[in-house]
Amino acid sequence: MVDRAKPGEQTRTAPPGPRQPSLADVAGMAGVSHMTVSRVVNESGPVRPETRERVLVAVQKLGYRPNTAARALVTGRSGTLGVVALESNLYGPASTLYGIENAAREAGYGVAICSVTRPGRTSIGDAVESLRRQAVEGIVVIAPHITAGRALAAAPSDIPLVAVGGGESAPVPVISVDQYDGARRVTEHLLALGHRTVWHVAGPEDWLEARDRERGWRETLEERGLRVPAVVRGDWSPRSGYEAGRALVGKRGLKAVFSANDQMALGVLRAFTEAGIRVPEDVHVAGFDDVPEAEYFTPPLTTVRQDFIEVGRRTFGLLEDRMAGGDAGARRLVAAELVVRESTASR
Amino acid sequence: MVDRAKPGEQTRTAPPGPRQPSLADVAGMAGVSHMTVSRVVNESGPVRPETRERVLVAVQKLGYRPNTAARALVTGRSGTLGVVALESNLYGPASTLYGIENAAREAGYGVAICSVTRPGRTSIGDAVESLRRQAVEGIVVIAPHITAGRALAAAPSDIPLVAVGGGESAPVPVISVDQYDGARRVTEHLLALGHRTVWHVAGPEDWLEARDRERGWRETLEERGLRVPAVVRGDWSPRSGYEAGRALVGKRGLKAVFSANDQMALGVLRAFTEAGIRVPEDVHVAGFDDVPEAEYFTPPLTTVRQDFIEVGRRTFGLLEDRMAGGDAGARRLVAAELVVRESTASR
DNA sequence: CGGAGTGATGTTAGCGCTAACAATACGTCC
DNA sequence: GGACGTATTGTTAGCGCTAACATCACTCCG
Repeated sequence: MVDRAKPGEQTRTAPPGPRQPSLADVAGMAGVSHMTVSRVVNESGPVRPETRERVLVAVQKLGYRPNTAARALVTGRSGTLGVVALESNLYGPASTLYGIENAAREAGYGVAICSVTRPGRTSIGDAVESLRRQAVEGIVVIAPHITAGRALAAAPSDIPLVAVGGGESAPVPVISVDQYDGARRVTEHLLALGHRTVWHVAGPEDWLEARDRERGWRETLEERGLRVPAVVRGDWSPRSGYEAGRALVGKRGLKAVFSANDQMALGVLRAFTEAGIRVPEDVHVAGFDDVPEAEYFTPPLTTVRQDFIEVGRRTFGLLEDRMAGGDAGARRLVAAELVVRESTASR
Repeated sequence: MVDRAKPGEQTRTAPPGPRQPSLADVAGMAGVSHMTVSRVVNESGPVRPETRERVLVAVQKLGYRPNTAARALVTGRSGTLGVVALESNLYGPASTLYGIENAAREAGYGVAICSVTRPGRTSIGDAVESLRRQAVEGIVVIAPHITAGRALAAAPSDIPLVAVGGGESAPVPVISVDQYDGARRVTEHLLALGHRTVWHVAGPEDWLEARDRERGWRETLEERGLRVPAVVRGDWSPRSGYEAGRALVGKRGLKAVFSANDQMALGVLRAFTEAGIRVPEDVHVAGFDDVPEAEYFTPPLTTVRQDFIEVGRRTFGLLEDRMAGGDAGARRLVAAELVVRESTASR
């Protein structure tokens, strides 16, 4: 579909007003040609110091601001990146967005966002299209959902695009925290406390991160020849964690629980408290994400910390590579860090 | 300062490649003039149905996408709004951002963001300037901080700008949730449970929302001629709430606590638990925000819900008004809703 | 001392699009 | 039947900027 030029819809009675000063205006005031001004402004090409000074004074006096549209038109570069963000307050995605924005701004790029309520092939496709209409030079898809991977398979190949948090199978370069390794570490930590096995409250099956975390947990158990209990599945929300917790209450040999995120762990803690199960005395519980609240849960939660600023930085770096024509190819993993707190205090 | 055209910094070896199709290309294929294509694409001006059809086929076949830079250059409108966001995972600001983005996208606008690590006069000024360089048509400042108000006083007047969550004193139109009223409702709710007074864990003094909430609490007590205990001040974080909770433990007549946000309430709950104070049996606790986790705290937290989607919608509406030259002027308040849960269950 | 550099500046030609006006073909109306 | 409105299409002129080339005035060196 093609843009219908919707904004404003002609409703606006354009106040003609004195338009923004242009290169020509500055040039006039400084008594030079517009090209000289352009050279000063862009630091491209030699300009005599005193000329430069005169130009800068005029720029200042007029409050000149380069017209990005004109510049973009002639250079073919908009200086803007697009980010497809999942509309959620989930700690990870939101933090990642800021990480990317920071890195981009430092490099002089602007960032346009387009949020997606529910991840899905079409919604992500629409978001990408919407960003393209804004003439972004490259796109980052924060795509922790499995359908995102499918959407990316159909992604246009004529614009640099990278994903963050996507699965390995994604047909585009991906940066993500090493979920698998993080899950292994928590599981190993719990096992090291002497338990026969670890129960798992998994995230939604269609989230790649949920899969990776589950796989890390499962394989750690399997390698040791331990029993792998059936997972209880939630949807990341505290509520679902609460329900999972209730489902776990009374399971035979319930000694250690690894929840795929901190919010669900909170629900689990709540369910256990209601059932009279004490943490860490009776059962050990660990989460994943290290949300700021985790340290203040009852009890403080053992979890896995992810460095989203680093993720953002690397994601931007990767996109920059691609925009420059390079192809870094491989999946890049950012290490996860185990944070041990009272919820897994040894007894 | 003037843009230095940083992006890419000439590093890129521009692959000349076949450039995007233009109006002229479509016109050529459809056998009409470029203006006719423009009319079809923008639905401006009459076009014979069969001509339109031919044009649309060509558009489709060529994958034509209007060049926004060219359009912006000639119309003087970029179709983009800017949002200055506080780089934090605080529930409110993050939710507001999505609310605005949604409303803007529905109206056909793109959204550029610029995050600010610490609110301050210069940082917000820089962010605004950075957005202006991206040629946004209007700016929303998510400015819950008091310095934001000051920064806005110095804001340029030649671009439509509105704030969300700012104080009444801000020199620009402001949309915000009625913090004052919300705080009154919680306080009244706590008093209705039969307490002589309510203690308050306040937010940072330099946050406008913290002030409004504190004022709502204070005036409710004063009006009833009740004792107004000294506030314990936190910084929104669970940690500070925890410390506030420890400071409250042992206060004489401690029966009801109103925390200025849910995260601090979590810390308070934690401190009380450690001190053997039971909630709600011994003390009633309420928060503010209704973060998704609040329902699963131990115990579930009574709090105040804010409709951020509505805030976003109204904020965008207000900005749209201003961009159209209208001036709605007055401060617009969005109502807050009391959500009663177990942490204030009557005994 | 003249031609080749080099530094500093100017001139020209678009980038792709829309606003404004021009041109043409029809009917309609008196 | 000719003036006139309306529907449809085309032509022209930039928007503000940068790339590419042109123009000078010097300096340098054989």
